[in-house]
Amino acid sequence: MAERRSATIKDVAAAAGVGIATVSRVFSGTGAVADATRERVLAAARELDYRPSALGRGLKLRRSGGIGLIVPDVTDPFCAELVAGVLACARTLGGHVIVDAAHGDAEREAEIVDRFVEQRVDGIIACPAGETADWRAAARVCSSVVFADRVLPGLAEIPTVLADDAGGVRSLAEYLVGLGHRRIAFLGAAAPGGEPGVRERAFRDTLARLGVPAEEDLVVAARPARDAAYAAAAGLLQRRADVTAVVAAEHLLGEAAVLVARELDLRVPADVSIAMVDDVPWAELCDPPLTAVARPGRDIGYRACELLLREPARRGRGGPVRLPTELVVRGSCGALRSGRR
Amino acid sequence: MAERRSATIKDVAAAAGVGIATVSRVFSGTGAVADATRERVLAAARELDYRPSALGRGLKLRRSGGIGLIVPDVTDPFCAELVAGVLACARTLGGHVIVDAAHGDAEREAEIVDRFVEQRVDGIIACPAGETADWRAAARVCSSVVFADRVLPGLAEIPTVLADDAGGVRSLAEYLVGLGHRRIAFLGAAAPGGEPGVRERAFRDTLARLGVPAEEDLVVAARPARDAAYAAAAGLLQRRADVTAVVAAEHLLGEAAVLVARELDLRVPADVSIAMVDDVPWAELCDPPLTAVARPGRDIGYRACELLLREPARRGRGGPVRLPTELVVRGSCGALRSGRR
DNA sequence: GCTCCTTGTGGAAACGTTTCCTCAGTACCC
DNA sequence: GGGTACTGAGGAAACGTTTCCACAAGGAGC
Repeated sequence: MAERRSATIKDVAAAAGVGIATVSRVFSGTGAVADATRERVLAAARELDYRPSALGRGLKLRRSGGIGLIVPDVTDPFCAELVAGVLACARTLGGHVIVDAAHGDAEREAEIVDRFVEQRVDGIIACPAGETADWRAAARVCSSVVFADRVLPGLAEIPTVLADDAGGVRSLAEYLVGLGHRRIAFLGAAAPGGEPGVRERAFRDTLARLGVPAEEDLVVAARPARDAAYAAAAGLLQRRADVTAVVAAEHLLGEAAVLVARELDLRVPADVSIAMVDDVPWAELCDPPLTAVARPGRDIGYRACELLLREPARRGRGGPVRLPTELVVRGSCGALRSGRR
Repeated sequence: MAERRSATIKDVAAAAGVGIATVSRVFSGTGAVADATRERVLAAARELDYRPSALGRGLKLRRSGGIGLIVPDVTDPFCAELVAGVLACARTLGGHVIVDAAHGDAEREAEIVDRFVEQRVDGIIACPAGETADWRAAARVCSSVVFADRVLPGLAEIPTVLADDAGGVRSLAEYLVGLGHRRIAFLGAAAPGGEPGVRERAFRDTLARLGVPAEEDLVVAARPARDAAYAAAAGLLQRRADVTAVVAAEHLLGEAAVLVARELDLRVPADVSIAMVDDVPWAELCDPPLTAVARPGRDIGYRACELLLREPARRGRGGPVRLPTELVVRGSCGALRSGRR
């Protein structure tokens, strides 16, 4: 059979009795083609089961029509939302998405960027792990780059879409102080993830502004891993049995806080109030349901993709795009009754 | 500057004073090149910041070196695990992964498959939503197809990697019966997801085998959506206040069962035991922690990718690959004390 | 009836690789 | 010393598109 290799534009042209230029025009939608001719071409194409090759087109156009997406971990609920947002936007704009996970490893991230550049992606969206990758070169050479959810100190010129983490933590702190809490602990992330220290800084600032004395002892940092988070939470709650509320800077830390509280037989919120950043699905399933700050992962992804593909002009002007967070109050934080504990 | 467009193999050849064939050999690792020449080429390439174009290579080789992955929803924890598995395997094998979500829509899935074929992916991994897409053609024309987590009735010849769902449900049912439960409800999925009805069938079979009378009334099906799941669970638990245990066929249904039980002030497990398929993260955070059947999402993805890229010969022989599940016993199921409720 | 557009079409040159030949040079073996 | 084999290297032909250019046909305007 001639079906061995798939049909090319040449086969279609021959079958339809036209030139390949005409077939190309029919499929790429450019230029004028007489209706009768178009029909003939389409019929021939259908007959031969012709699929235009993105490789051929890509070579000629010097771009693949796809975008590269780098997240720390696709199984993280927030990242997954972000990916979903990118997919949704790419879909409406007709591009495909190559996804890879860097797992916080800047080295690995650099490799992924290299690969994307080789693939001649139209652009890269990344939650950057570090500055190992040559972001500037990537942005210059063959594609543009948009950062999502994280900034890199030295790369302010790269357009960025963020959640308003500071605002989220602020609302959390205000909420807890409003409930009467004074000894509020902060479980923060040690790694240079997020705007470096932005959540911790927002926490300290808010407390200071509200006249709550800061205790260095109540702010602890943990590597973003389950065991480290658990250790940090356990250490904190055992060392300072007098804390009445805990703010977790991300869901792993929130999880750790919940588990540790359970382990220590602390009732939530009677003995200790717990709240966290990132409104992951289990926050609602928890008992009591966990108060959390919802960060718009999907919107961040969508917006980043839009920025990349649709608005190359407006990119990066006026600093990072900052999307609002929302405090979702559930049952894990209670008013402080005096004399407890 | 000549830096306008990125350097090509020709530029490198000229700069190194060799032919393009030699440069190609250096970068593709094929053929013999004298060490001195290789060094010269690499130096020139570094100088020019040359990146081989995957488009050029792809065109020549007629394959892109990437694989396409279609999941129902990247934000679903199980799917996310599966994606992570595929990424991990693709990484070791040096391929990239184009991901898209079909959201259970066979039409949309067919579009995605079309796009993948245009991209000339080396293969497609899909959790198929339906038979709209021309899987056979996709498998034939330019790439191979592997199904993951789901089978399609009419397409037994497509290699498939599944979790042993039947075994999982069986162990769940046996466990509950072993605890003394007799009126066990089954919350199943109505959509044609999964091996059609395989979980429900396993449930019925196991009960029958253990001599527990089946009550038609206790087996309900819900569309895989939060509201439908909740409605089904609520309907069931209100209608039949005498059920002592609920098996949820997937995590959305488990979530619904937990929430409904909480709403109805049923204590878990004192009043009703709950267990589900899919050991999602919140199962452990729930109070009490939920007993669940862990399905190896990551392994399924990894294995599917391996099957696709590494073992084209062994593919599809001997029926679907079936990976074992594991019953994770936590605190949500209790022994039946006679005379309750 | 001539020019001047407009519309539809085809030829051919890229685009950046890989790879099949070909070929020069050198080493080796009788 | 002549043949043989081998190594290293280059030329050139694909691979499947897009698009520039040329060109033919036909209608409008003078």
